[in-house]
Amino acid sequence: MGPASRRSSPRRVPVSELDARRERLEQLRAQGHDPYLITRFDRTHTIDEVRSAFDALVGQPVTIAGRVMARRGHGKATFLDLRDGTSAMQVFASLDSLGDDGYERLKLCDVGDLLGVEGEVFSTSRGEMSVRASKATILSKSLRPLPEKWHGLTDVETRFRRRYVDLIMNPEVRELFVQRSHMLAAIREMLTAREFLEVETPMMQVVAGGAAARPFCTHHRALDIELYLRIAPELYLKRLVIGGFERVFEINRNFRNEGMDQNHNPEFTMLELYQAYADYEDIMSLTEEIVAAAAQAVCGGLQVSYGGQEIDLTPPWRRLSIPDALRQYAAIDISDLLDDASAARIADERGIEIGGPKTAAAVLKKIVDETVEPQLVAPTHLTGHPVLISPLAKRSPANPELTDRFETFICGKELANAFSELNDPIDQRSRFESQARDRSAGDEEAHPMDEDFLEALEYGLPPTGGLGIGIDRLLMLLTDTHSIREVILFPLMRPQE
RNA sequence: GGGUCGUUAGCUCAGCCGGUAGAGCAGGGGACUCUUAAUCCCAAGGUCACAGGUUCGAAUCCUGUACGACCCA
Repeated sequence: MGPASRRSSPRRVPVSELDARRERLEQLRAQGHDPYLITRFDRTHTIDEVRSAFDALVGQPVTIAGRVMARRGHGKATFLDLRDGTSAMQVFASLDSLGDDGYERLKLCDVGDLLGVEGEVFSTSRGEMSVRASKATILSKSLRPLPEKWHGLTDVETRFRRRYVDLIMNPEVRELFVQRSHMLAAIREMLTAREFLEVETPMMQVVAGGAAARPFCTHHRALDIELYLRIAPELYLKRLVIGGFERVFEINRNFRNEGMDQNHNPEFTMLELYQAYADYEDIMSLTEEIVAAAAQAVCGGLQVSYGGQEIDLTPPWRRLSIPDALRQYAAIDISDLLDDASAARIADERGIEIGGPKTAAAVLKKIVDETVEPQLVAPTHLTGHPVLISPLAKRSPANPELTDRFETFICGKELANAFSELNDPIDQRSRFESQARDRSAGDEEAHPMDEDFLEALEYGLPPTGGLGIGIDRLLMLLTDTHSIREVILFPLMRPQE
């Protein structure tokens, strides 16, 4: 490989440093110590185990392994900082402790290499917990240098594009994803304890329904059909309730072909659950308990701080109906927003711009979006959504223009969406037809007709309550994180070049 | 979609009113057996995101493009 071809490689590293590391790899190989031939390594302790039992282990031999994060050479002695998945520990290696060959070989160890160390636990004269290496084995070579030890990796773009480096260099990033896992485990445990069954439903769907969003399209060769990546699992989960699974949930990815910002990634994780014989008020309590369980797992309590605001998640949460909210925050009477003509008039009066056609549904959504939602800082269930904007929700017995639905807002962000499920197949058909009209009027997010789902409904869906919670946003709330990309391991990035 | 800002060594950053590229860390050579941002000496490392333009001369000024961040819709 000549200089010209190196220059054209996508990530340019000075020839000297790459070469230096490759050269040391070659030396290891020449000496019969090819790190890439090693298949396993027996540790006696994780580093955290050594640290927490330190006093008892002093003078005892241990074997640990991890990534070399720093190296301080002193001629015939060398200090290394070794970090494994649990913690970090100083390793002291000297000519005396390793012998001539061993110490020579350690000189081939670069910062970033994976190293296995056998030795006695001891404390340095300055009191640093350490292991005096009697044997050190390079378990894998790092051919690329790690970012600088003091400032680390801070460039946001590089952090997301090379998340592995981010995870190596930034322990708090690592901790965030540990918390994510703990949160999901707590939610699963809680739902399983309540007899919910975890299921998986299609990611690739012929009709992308269950939400108002544009889907991603793909094509199946063998069947020669267009398929959509799902925007929601809702309609399949309801089929399962029809099939007799009375409590089901799914935690999985949804895909929405929309813009990206601090609250939206094209793929995101959603919890959806359905409980037969329950209504939206039962689901409201369940929502509070799920969020409380998640908060316990992540924060150890129900008081969280988000962007400097103190939030109390202790149930029960405030309820607010959309008609009341419109009156209170926008001075609008809901009855003026229930037909297209008067809704369009109000939109014009107030200078509210709508992307698509000015349907009553679009205007109402926009006004609630802009004037009501940002006000909802303390946990609030917003109720009383009009049928117009809730094509899958059951009508309120008290007012058939409204639905038994709620959306939960915390810190002005939508966290949950739930309702008593519409199980009247005749009403569902007319709702789909109405949506289809919006669709042909240009609303690309309107719900598509789904004959297969209607047929399923005709077999009889029990009265059922359903819920969706955005998992990424929940984690953001609980960890005071303000970009969804921070809580997704590999957020979508535009490819370089 | 609109606006603002950013892009200089592997990483973190300087670079003034336009005069031809700097530091620290990492890497290379040397010294050093208790350091922990180890220290000391020496040498090396650059398509200044990309493409145009203005100019005797551009990292610097202008235009466009790419990528990213933030704000707005």
